[in-house]
Amino acid sequence: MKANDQQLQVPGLRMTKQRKEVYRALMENADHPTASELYETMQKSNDPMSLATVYNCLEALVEHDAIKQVNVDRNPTRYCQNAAQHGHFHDQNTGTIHDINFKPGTQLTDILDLPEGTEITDFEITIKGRLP
Amino acid sequence: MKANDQQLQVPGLRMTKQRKEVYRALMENADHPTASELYETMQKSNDPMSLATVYNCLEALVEHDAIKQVNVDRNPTRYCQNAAQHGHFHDQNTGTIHDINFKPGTQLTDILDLPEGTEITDFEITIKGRLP
DNA sequence: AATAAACTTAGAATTATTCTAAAAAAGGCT
DNA sequence: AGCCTTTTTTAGAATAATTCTAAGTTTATT
Repeated sequence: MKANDQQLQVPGLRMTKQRKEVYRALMENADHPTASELYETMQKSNDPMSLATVYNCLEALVEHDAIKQVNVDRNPTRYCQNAAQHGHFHDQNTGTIHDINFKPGTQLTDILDLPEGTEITDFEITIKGRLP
Repeated sequence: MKANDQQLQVPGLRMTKQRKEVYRALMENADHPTASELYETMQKSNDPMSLATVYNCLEALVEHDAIKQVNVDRNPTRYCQNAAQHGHFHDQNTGTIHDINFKPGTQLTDILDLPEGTEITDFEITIKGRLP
């Protein structure tokens, strides 16, 4: 294992060469790339891989909670290096997507009227708007 | 205008026969149907319409804030008769989608850390989980 | 009624994603 | 190391929701 591969580990997931490459590429690209954009990045690297593999790797990483998917409307799925709980802001001026964090100590159930005891396994919050 | 068409009006939108039909069908179907499901419903009615028209009508209705779109992952877009601000709960036991209301007096910015003065034009909240 | 604008339509086109089946790689075992 | 099993990668085909196109129809306007 290479020295700087230590941060590229994901518990419970075998880190193949391709998965590491995809993971690293996403970690180096904060602007929520699509699978195709990551595929383009891979093509420019030393060992290009197929688009199917990019999809497979991303799926495995999402499945193991190492990264997140971002779906805005019907646009191609984007991928997010931030595995922590957060939402997304789609800036309609620039078309870019930013992470939005929760205010400290707050949670979804503070504002949403869910039945007592509901088990939340996942959520997605996307806000469209314009920054001041 | 037929007597019971009064509630099928949408400000600023010309209500053609097809748009009314689609709107009515959605109002009578609370479980967030897809465009294809609505198309199936239309086929069984007196005056069937094309799938393209179902899409066109839904788009016009969404555009005029009469209905809402619901996107869960990459699944086919579903449509929601509830035009008010709300979120969606995707029950992983049943596969069904329910509306979730905000707790009275609360709003997104209570929990999300958005820059002061951000203008929110739209949002989508989807929660996956299991009911107790 | 004539003209222009908006809407509907069938079918083709698009495209992100998934599937398939075969080859390659990785891990375990002796 | 060599053999066997499982997992992963791959190229290309297949899928399917949605959008587009261009022609026909309806509605509004003059």
